Amino acid sequence: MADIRIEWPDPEGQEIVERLFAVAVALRVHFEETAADAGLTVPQAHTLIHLQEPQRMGEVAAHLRCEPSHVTAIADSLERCGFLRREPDPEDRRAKRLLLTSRGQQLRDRLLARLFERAPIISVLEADQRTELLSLLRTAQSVAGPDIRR
Amino acid sequence: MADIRIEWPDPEGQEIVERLFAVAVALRVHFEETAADAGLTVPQAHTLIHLQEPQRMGEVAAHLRCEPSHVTAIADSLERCGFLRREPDPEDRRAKRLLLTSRGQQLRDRLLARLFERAPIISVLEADQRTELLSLLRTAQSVAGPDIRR
DNA sequence: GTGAATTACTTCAGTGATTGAACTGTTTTC
DNA sequence: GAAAACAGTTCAATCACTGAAGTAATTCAC
Repeated sequence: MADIRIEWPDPEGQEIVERLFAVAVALRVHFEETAADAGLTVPQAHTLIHLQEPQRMGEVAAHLRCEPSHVTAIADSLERCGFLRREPDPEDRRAKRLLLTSRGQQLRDRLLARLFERAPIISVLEADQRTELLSLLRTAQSVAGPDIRR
Repeated sequence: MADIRIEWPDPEGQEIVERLFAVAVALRVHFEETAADAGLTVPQAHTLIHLQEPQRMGEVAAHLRCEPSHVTAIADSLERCGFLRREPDPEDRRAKRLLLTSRGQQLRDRLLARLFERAPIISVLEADQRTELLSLLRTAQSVAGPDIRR
């Protein structure tokens, strides 16, 4: 998205959005690579990361912004690999909760460690710049709230 | 990515990365919605936006990080809709360049305008905070350079 | 409390983005 | 001037994802 350039009343806002898009692309690529290194597809990795606590499948579908039937397929594959298992939800016998096995926990930890370790962008900043950036991000996200889904 | 939490020596860095991921997700959703509103798929919209200048198909494939054969399909669809046309590259008769028709230009402009207009996050910030954010983004991206691809 | 409507997940067929291999024509190399 | 590399296309296959129909459990209404 280097070559956007249109006439626009707010060039500063435009550059911020452009640069944030660049951040978004870099992070997405970083996520894809990290997932692929772990032998996972992107939605598999998202699911694994989301399962710090056991979650109902419908909840996972909402988080991933996909159809419940797709979560069935993702859960099937991760269960076949031994990273999670289904358990009936004690509160609603229609529902099933997904929970990580110890292998799944390990993989999740490794995935997150790499995600943070090698995350692009912030490594360049000085300590006070990082603090300032964090403060701005908190402010910016305090209203809409971080869009956490997917 | 709300529920990440692992033990990690750098909680500030972790929160920054978490929040940047949240920004990335929000912008991706924003992009998908904007493309869909224009009747385009995500790769179609990326291609259109990338074609400020005529580009060779191989170059577009590199930009989109996909196989050349996929660019053929995308170009076919956008050409069928009348948004671009192929022209032989004057420098290499094997290659073809994609260039926007005037309808394509119009759609590209509309797309970019909406992308900037409705971009989430920055609307909350005060003027001096925006300036500070831009400065930090410039610094952070000056080394690795903005990862512009895709 | 019993039946109707709703909900959680699954199954399965279909769609659409994407890849990889085989092919045509063009350029480069030596 | 032949061989190798390259740009794009075609086509078959793959994979993520959706939508509809089905099963079982829950909730709602009366």
